[in-house]
Amino acid sequence: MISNVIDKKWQKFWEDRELFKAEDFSGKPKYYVLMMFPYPSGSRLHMGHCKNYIIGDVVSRYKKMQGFNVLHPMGWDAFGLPAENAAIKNNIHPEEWTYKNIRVMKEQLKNIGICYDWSREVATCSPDYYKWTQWLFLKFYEKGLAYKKKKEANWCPKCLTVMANEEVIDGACWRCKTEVTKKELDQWFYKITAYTERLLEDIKKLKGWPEKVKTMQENWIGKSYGVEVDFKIVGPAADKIPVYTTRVDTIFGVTYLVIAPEHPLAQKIVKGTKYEVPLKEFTAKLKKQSEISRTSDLTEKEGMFLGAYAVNPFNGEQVPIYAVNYVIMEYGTGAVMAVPAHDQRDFDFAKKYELPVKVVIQKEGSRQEGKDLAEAYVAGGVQVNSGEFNGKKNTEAMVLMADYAEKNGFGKKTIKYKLRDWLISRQRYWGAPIPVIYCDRCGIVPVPEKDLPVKLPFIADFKPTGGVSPLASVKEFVETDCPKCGGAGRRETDTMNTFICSSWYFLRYCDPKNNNEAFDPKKTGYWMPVDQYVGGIEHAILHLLYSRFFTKFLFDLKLVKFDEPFVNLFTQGMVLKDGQVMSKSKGNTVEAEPLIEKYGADTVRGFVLFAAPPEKELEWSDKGIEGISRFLARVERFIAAALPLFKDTRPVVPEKLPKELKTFYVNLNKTVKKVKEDVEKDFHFNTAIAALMEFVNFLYVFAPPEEQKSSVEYRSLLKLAVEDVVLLLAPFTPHICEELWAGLGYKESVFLHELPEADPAFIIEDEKEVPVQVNGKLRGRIMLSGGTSREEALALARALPAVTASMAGKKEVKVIYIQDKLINWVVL
RNA sequence: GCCGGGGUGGUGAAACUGGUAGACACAAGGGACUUAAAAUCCCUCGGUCGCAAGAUCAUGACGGUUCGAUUCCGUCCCCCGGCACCA
Repeated sequence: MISNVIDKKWQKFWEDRELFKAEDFSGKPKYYVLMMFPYPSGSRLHMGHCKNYIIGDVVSRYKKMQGFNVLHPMGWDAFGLPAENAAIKNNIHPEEWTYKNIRVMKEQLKNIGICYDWSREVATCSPDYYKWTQWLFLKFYEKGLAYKKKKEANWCPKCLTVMANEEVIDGACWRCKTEVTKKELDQWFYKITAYTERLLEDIKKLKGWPEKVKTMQENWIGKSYGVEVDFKIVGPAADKIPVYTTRVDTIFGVTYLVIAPEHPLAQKIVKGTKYEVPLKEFTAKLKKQSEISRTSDLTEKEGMFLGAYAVNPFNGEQVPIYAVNYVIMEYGTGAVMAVPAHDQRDFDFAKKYELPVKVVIQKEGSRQEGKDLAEAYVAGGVQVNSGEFNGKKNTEAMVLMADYAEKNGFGKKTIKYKLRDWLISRQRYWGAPIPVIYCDRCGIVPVPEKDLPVKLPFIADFKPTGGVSPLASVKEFVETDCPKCGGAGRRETDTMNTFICSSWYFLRYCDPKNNNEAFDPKKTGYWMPVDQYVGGIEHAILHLLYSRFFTKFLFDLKLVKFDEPFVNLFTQGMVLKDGQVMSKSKGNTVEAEPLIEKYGADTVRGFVLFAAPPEKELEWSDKGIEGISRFLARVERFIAAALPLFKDTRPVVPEKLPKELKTFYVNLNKTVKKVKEDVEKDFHFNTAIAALMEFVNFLYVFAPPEEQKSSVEYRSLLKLAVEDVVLLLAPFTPHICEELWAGLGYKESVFLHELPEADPAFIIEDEKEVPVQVNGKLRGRIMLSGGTSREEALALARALPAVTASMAGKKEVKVIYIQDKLINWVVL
């Protein structure tokens, strides 16, 4: 029965009945379960993909059986570079390529029996969809949250486009792993930094998110508290160099100042001096270095004296100014006070360039000199060499010194973040055009709403050139009228980062066909927020941060009533093969289809779920798939054999069951409870399935006393047990369970039936096996029934030969008696 | 370096708030059924000693707390993930 015939039969049944269609505004409680939608890459679905969708499918079916109105949609993150690259390679248009892939992937998803509401399918590359992506751009623009700026940006030489900071992983392109370089271009940005504090603060609201993801977002936002202090440059110009520090308590230990070589003040200081040319050379040299080597702490620290000094406002000391490779322009003020005694980087640099090391914080009770230090002392302690702050704890001094700087007008308390604005322009073809027109007279003019969508022209040559979007060469696209003055205008030719498209798709699912607005707030009000989001940890920052940003923006526009999109987040572990993530490019994929063909969809599903808890990474191996296959066959055989007994049964009355059958009933109840707990508490499908296996094993072994064999009580109980097994198993292995359910005489889908409830009155067994220990060592076990008193139990336990033996001649010190759990004698 | 997560049989893994370590499976070995095979069913299956009953050791290492520790505490080793010249 594991053939594809069963699979196809029920897949068609579900589709014909529209069984998994979500109903807007149904009276039932809603449940929105969402998978991160895939990029339709065209590769056959491999086990890595499948695990994700199977998890979501189990949740969705389970919730349906709990009586929820479930929304479980699917769509396609369909814009993006690979479409172009593959299209170029295979000489086929990206659009054709993408839609072809969508068809293939959809078919495969159906083949493993994933139950989506396909009527809500969206593809981000469809004009019906990206019209609203563009509309959202206009909203951002209206609110001043979309702006254009010339900036040196991360450039991937392979993808031939710029990218956001979030897309650079270890100095390389997150998609193709090519080392990222810099390129100065005029770019569009979304002002995510306007939401920094809320994005950080609201992490607290994300109770259902893994700590790990929250920490990653916190780190990415990178809030720090510090003080900005002005150091005056010695000389007639009277320029000030502002520095940012989180350790103002160490400021008396400043022995030099370091500044990014490209800092305008550095340039200014050396102008017309003998240092001008060397600085130019130094800057040029650093420019050639990649971002990785420049910002790696393994890189040797390098710098040059600029021939100038600055005054430490706290003590009036003059310190030399150095341009160094380890200070970057983008963070803080681009200049840093160097305290070699208490900062490892400064310490390394000072050693190399023989600069003084001045201790200002000492560990309590110790007396250290700068020359004694083998490394910087970064911990806390007591202030020394710090003027009026001497003797204070450094934590106290930090506060006092910040106040002191503010009072004297040379500093202010400052909060800094690492998060930067989101660069959204991409110089590629296959994306949503940025809906903007440039006019010589009116400047930047947004495309009026009524003219949306700005359709991506169908062009033959979409090869990237490098720095310019392929759209720039499409005359009919570029040349247009200015919507404001009617004069000649030029369209923006960059397209949007695909992460923009995926930052709101979960809203569109609530109202996918709406032609008048991005979504009806009443519908998003009903469905949102997403109750359970499932996806890979690789989006911990990227997609998840962007989606939160979008949601908060829409909240401010009063278009939605919630300011966090995802209540619960589950990050599933990846499927590895040979220690690496499965991917087509690595050539280490295990395709799902041959396995489905061989074992049937349910076995493949069951195996993936049984192999390990879903959050854990799974090193792929076929070993063990037989186990699930056998188990399902055992279930089928058992039911087939028991079926004749199910005639003329009646509802089970547990109170009236004879002793043996009561044990059976308790066992069933325990199984129901265990399975439901495992699924609901933490998605531990592996132990849920194990519990069902255990129960089925019990069913095979259990034999009632001869006189009960054909009793109506036994037959009714057996039927109840079998039905409960089918119901509990249904979310995991739906096809077989539908077949079995029909075999049991039901005309409707098993998913329209509610899950069994464990009867709390019949969870505890009458008899319990209790371990007996002497000095913590196991000496035997006794069977105790519910009513046994402590005295009786102890007497029984003491009578065990092994217990008597090990206590002989010893003195009893204490006895530990824990009801139903353990008996332990402490003897000397 | 810092912050997470982890280290349990030949393998994937279980073990609730400290209470019988290894559930459930896979693989392996033995047996039954069969002309044979497949399928199915039964038995064994962490190490050592023992014919056995049993004893004893065992959850990365070493200590500690406890009647009792995979679980709590300390020190250390290893693996995975994230962050990192961020001032």
